[in-house]
Amino acid sequence: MMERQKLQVTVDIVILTIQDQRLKVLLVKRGIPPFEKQYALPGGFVLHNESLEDAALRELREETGTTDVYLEQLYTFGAPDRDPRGRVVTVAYYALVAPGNSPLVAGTDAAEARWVAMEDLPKLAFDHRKIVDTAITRLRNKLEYTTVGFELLPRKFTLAQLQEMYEIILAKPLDKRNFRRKTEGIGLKALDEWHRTGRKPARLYTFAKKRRG
Amino acid sequence: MMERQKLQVTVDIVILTIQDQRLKVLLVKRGIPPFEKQYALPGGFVLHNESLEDAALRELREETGTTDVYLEQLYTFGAPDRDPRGRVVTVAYYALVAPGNSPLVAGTDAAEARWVAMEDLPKLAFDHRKIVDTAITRLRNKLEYTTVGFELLPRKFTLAQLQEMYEIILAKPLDKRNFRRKTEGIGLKALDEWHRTGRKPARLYTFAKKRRG
DNA sequence: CCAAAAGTGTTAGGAGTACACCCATGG
DNA sequence: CCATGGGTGTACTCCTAACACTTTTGG
Repeated sequence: MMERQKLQVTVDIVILTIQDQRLKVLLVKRGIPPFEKQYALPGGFVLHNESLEDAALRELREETGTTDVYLEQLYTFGAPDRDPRGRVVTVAYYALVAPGNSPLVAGTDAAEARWVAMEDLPKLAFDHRKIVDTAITRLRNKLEYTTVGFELLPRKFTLAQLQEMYEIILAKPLDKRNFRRKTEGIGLKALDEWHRTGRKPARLYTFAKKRRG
Repeated sequence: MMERQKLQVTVDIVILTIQDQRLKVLLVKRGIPPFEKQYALPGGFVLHNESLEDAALRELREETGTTDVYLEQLYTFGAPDRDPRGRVVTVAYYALVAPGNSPLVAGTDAAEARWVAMEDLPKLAFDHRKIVDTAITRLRNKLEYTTVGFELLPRKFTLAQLQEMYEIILAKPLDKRNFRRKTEGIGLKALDEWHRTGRKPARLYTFAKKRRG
């Protein structure tokens, strides 16, 4: 009786990073049916004695080699027909990986993993497209009233990089002067270091608040 | 092997209403161990071929006799030790019930159900206190940038009732004139009906936007 | 000296906040 | 006529948004 009420529970993760001025998601190519050879989000079963977040972290380590990322539970998807093999409830998470922390492709897992730009998303397996969309919406909203955005930047960054990150995620241009004014008062520390690559060197900043790792 | 990865999945619901100028939660007294005779959130197993939301609606109907309420997924709690009987992952929802729609206590379910004011919450079973707190936080936030609040009011209401509802949930007094100014521009329809009970009659309003049912 | 990106202020409009009195009714 | 809750306006501050030129450097 109890047994009959058990369901398969997985964790799927929308792992996001910024690369080449694009917001990218980590996708894995499925080796087996259903949706063989289609791309899907990394994910896996929740084991009997690990928490949901631990399951997500385990997946994350398998795919990216690191757990030093921002990780947040997103939403739980449980339509009875979302997996053709049977009933699978998935707890979706999203993770933000800073450029330095994103070994381009995965380590131990056999499946082929790739960073794919949001605007080049292929058709995804299962309801994973909906999960990705939910993650983007959440990220955009959080960007407006939190400082999660810094999780997508290296520890030291220029104000131009910071603004670019916002513009990439929100998919709209921002006014440079207004943007800089708003950065005053969120705890940026100006460093005595300079990023020299364009013409005029740009000052480097760092963000004080807690950073895991 | 597959079987070993199955877990028990439940849905728990934080059903909220406003009664006697207090925000109240519907709690049920447990009849069996663990936590026998303690209060808990209404909840139950997700059946094999119903969606998570359907499971929540089913619980809701069992406890309140209606499904004409606002219902939103809250968060999924899955610590391995959250239920002493074994591994149970619960997908928490919260529901907002308008005064007219809240038959004071439940219908079919045998368990004793009660509306309990937030400030009188007893010690709850499992991690249900955390779930309730999560719901309140979510509700407070949503109140600021959405119109969910109207789900806690009868179809026709006075501006004083509207303000009172905000004050109860946010647990702080609001300025009457500023509050009324803000209500302009969210689509309130002034009716030609008057609530007469205090001294001067108060105008009744209604909120246009979609209301289930 | 020139191309390219860095850096910097002002103004106008809208939103939020603080604040106090008169009005209509039922008893 | 009075007690009770209903209803209303203004001034100040702060945030947002629009907008263009000068500075520094490497080549």
